[in-house]
Amino acid sequence: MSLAFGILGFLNYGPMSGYDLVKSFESSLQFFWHAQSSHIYLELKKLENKGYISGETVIQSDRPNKKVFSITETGKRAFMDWLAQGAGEDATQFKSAFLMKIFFGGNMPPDQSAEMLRRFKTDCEAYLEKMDAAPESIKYYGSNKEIYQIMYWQFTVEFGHCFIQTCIEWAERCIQKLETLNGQTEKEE
Amino acid sequence: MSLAFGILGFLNYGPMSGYDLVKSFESSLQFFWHAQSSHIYLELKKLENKGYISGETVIQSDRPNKKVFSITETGKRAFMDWLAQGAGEDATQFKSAFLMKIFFGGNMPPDQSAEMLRRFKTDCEAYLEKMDAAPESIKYYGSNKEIYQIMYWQFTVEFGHCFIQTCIEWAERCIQKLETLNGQTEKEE
DNA sequence: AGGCTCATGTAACCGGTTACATGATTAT
DNA sequence: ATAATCATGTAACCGGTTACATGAGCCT
Repeated sequence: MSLAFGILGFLNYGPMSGYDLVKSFESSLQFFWHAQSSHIYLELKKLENKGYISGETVIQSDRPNKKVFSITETGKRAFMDWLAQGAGEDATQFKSAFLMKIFFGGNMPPDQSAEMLRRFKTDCEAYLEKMDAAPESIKYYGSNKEIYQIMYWQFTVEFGHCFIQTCIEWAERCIQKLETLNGQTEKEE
Repeated sequence: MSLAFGILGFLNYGPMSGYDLVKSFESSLQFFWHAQSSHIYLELKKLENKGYISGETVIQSDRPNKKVFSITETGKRAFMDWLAQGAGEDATQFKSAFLMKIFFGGNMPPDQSAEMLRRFKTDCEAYLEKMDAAPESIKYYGSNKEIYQIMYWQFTVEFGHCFIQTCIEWAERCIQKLETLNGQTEKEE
């Protein structure tokens, strides 16, 4: 459902092709809403059928032809309604198969779970670096946008930052606890 | 996919009925893997067909009859394999429709997005309180488990705590920025 | 009689993923 | 030639949600 509104949100800034949308998702929304290109094209068709967007084929000589979509009045209303609904209860809950593995961590040897946490930590650090490259794309998109528009993008970037930072610190604490525990059992043996 | 392993994980502690599993999910895993009872029963049937678990009907006089499931050797191996695979790349990424709304926050009036963030904050606070009630259930489950088993549960509880705390602090900063911005534009008018 | 907990499902749907398929144009 | 970017899709599948349905036994 949300992908549809993500698309509407981008098209609300201006007309775009499916390819443009794929790129837009990759460079920004991707951090908290990863979208497959196939899914985007599928959703575009659905949105067009609903009358939320309208597509127009643009013939290009230097590149393959493309279909540029624009948001309709109906689409705008649907998007605004979605925004006005506010954050549901689902905002606080998040799913994580990783945490489920940690939850059942007692079933594997401590060094195995510690290794998992170490890998998680390095993944987080890599993710942080990847995210720090994002401000560039935000600048690009933001060049001709209102300041307060950019502010919201920064909010989400900041969220990502804090979240990953929290993950790293938590992982460090867990690893340390596991290591001290491991040291103790080694002494006992 | 993960629900199946969640069930296997619980059954690895000991035999349980579908109803028991529903309750187990509700009191612990629910924080990062919410499961519908209908889905659990569906998954139980699939797991039984796969030979990962085996069910036995238990006739009860004081209550309705139930079907108690036990994990099989094949099931244990599948569960252990899953654990051994470690945390995939997906561990770092998480989806949030809420953050998508924030991302498109520039399309609504600042007081509307501020309101959304305020609501998010109070939801987080309510969530924290709800989570602080969880240690009770963990104690119950943990009474006859190894200490290091309980430690992993605490890891996940701690993660939830940190995560929500980070959310609250982030929301506060966002709200403040929006409020000062609102104050400025009011002065300009 | 009415409400609660215990207990187990079915059916329809849908959002999203995976894998696959195609082809134009540009740059090297 | 061939790799890269631009560009757009289809088909099968699946994990999960929503809504609905049922019924036993206990407590008040």
